[in-house]
Amino acid sequence: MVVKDEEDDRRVRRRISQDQDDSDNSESEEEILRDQREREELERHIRERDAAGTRKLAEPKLTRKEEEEAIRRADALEQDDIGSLRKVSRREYLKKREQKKLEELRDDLEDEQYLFEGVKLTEAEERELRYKKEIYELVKKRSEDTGDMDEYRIPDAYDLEGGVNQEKRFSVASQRYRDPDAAEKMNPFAEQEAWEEHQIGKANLKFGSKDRKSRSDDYQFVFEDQIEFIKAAVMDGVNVDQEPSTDSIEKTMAKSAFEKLQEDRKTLPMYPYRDDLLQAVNDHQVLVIVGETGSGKTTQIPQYLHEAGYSKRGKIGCTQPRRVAAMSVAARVSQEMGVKLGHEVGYSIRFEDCTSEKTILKYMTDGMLLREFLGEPDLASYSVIMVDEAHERTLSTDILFGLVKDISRFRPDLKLLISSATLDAEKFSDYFDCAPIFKIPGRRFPVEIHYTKAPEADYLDAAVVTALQIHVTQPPGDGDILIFLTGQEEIETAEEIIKHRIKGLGTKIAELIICPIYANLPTELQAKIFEPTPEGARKVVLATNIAETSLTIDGIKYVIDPGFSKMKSYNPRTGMESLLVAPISKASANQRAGRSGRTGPGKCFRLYTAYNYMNDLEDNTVPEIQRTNLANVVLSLKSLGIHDLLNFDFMDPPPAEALLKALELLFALSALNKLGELTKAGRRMAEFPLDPMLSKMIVASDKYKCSDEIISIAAMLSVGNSIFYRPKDKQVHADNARMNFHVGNVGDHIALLKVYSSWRETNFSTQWCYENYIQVRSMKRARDIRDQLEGLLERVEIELTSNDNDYEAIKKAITSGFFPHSAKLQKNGSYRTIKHPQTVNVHPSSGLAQVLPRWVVYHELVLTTKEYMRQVTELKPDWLVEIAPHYYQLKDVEDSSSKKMPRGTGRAS
DNA sequence: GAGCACTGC
Repeated sequence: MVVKDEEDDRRVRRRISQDQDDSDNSESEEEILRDQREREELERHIRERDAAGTRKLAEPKLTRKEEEEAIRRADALEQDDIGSLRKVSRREYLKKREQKKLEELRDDLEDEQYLFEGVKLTEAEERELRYKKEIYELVKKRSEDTGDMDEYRIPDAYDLEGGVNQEKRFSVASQRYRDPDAAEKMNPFAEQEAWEEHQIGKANLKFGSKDRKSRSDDYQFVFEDQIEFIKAAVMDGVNVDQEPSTDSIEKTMAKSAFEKLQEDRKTLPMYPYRDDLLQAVNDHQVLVIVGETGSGKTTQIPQYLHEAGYSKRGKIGCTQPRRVAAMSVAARVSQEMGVKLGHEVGYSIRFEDCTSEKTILKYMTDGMLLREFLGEPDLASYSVIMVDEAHERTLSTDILFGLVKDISRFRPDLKLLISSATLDAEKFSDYFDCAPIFKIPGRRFPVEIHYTKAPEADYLDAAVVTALQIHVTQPPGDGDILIFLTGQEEIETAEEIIKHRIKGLGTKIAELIICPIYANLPTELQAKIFEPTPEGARKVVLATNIAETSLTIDGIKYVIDPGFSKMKSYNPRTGMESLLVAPISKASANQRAGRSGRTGPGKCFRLYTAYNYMNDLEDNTVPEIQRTNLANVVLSLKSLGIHDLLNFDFMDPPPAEALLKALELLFALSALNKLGELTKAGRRMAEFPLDPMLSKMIVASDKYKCSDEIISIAAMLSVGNSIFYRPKDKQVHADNARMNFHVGNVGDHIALLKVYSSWRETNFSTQWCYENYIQVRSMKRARDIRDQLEGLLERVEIELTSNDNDYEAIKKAITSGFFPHSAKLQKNGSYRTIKHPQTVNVHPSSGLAQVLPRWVVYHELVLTTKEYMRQVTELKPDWLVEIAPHYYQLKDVEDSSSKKMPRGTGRAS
């Protein structure tokens, strides 16, 4: 057992049962059977859980009285539910669901009635329509009946009872921000009506402002195919005139910077609700906070709680999904509080812990809090945890939900705030045992939404045409354009098309600056988008999803949204991840639209119809936890002492198959024993912030005396696929540079090691990276990760040993982690995976793509045009039996044909 | 001979 700290370890063990002996590579048939029994047991659990789930739903947790009170409140609040408390009962939730169902039916029906209007129907069609009408009437009647049971309707009196400052509330309510979702709830047919209106030609709004018509006429010949849009909705702005007024500037000039900051705090939309919020936190352990961007919730709420004395009992922690957010918010709050960053207010992110003994307000990334759980399973040093941006549903937030919900049961003094930006809050509330919802208004400018009249077949071309339409018809300098595209390739193509088209226009139009932006773009080229637009010119930003949440660009007035993005999905059966272009969700479409209304009123052009938006887009993006490989999640949870994963309280449980696949893998890596308990090796692996296979590779490197090389490889692999830079115009050079590292067909893993060591030899030279078409940013990241891993080696008592010429030892260590990823060459040049047979190919970017060894081990599978193995290294088949005798039998690795395979031939044509 | 959205530990 590795003991890093006796005291610490005992505490961890309170919730973690005694380790069992390592299963130690000796799986017999009996164990396989047991494994199978275990799996059957797990499957039975799922069935039982599902059954239990429905039972649970049928029994409301509230008493009758509480429920009535809740419904009464909810009704009263429908008038105005901002800044007040709302208890959502399960029953109300179900009622809403029914209402929604009813609306769907009505939609459907109206749709058909409209489509068939004036058309002679066949008998069958008529019958169908009649049938649908009957169903609709039935459901409607049922819902009305139950509605009558709720006899309470006390709309006005409640506010007075609540003792809320009416004047304050009214002023905000009168100009409150109406979320698109909210607007939809109020009038679920708004979009549909717009669509219908357009169909009958009532609202035929051509793009372009009327007063500039003559000007746009001049250029009309340029575009053969103009795209017509209809204006269908407006996302209202709110509080836009609440900016600090100019008359106070003189006053504030005289004050110190600190006092000015205090003044600013009071102008935030959040401020009027300070006392209500504190009261609510006092009364309830868990609170769901709904606040739009710009309300100041992230910076203010932790300060309010500190001022109210919660920090006396322990730290106030606030999690963010992104590193920069955690840093910048902490910096802002430390200014507002007039303390030095890192003292009372600090942040904690990977590679950077800017906190001290004194820290009471701690901002951190959600993954960091997850790591803290490992050392402090009850979060004893915290009095408040605020999970911010919960609606983003990152993998880490989803796991945090389960964990904080769990500890809140035996730590009644721990306050929990879940903050989200959407009206999806009811789901959060429902999950946290009907926690009250607290709403705070935001501050945003209105955004006009335009839809196309008809679906666009070629959205890339449509996006370019729209952008040029905007550019020539609107005065330059009134705002920049942002186009959302799916990836690097598409962005490059769009750039070419735009350049080509504006070339034909010469000097007739104002200058158009094209700014591509995606995560893999070298930093120095990224900086271009933040430069202010010169006078008389206009920027058009071509961005991936990165512009949706991760970075904000000032001055954007027009957003063009084709409605697609790339999404990762995971197939638990084959263990294959793929990146597919898929339609975005409504939530994401609204997020994109909102990007145009940050500095002034904006416009959003959606390259799909209102009808598409309504009927074809999902409400929310599928949470990451349901479409990813869970091996790492399972290992973390196991090391937190959570054994019963299938019954773990996930907000949206991942597919059971994915959990089983993860358990299976961890068992194969001997991180778990046959009882599903964490082994010593598993405990060590959990210390590393890496995929379990990489962790296993490191743990195994101890045996092969090459931990120094292995952590370099692990670091390089975990920065991902952004190491080699390959611009479109210099592909040949880039490829040549890359092949230099593959001399001797050493395989991709060793090539990565060579890249890292060469860079280290040049004393981490940036120049060297440019010469070799390598991304400096990725290399620096690899260095950071490597440093962290080196520190962790000590913690799990693995000696740092170097063995840099013994490639066989290094390859064996790699195989120890990646033996489940082995494949054998077929006659036709493709490969077949050994354990779960499946046809795969060497990725053409691999150094071994021309060589094709008979046996390989690969880092990952990706599905693009074919199933490709990325990062491939040659392997000797007997290693598999030597290293993983519990996984491979001799018969698996025996050559079925004794004939020599021709090398380098027969690649798939 | 092919293309890799975005985070995070």
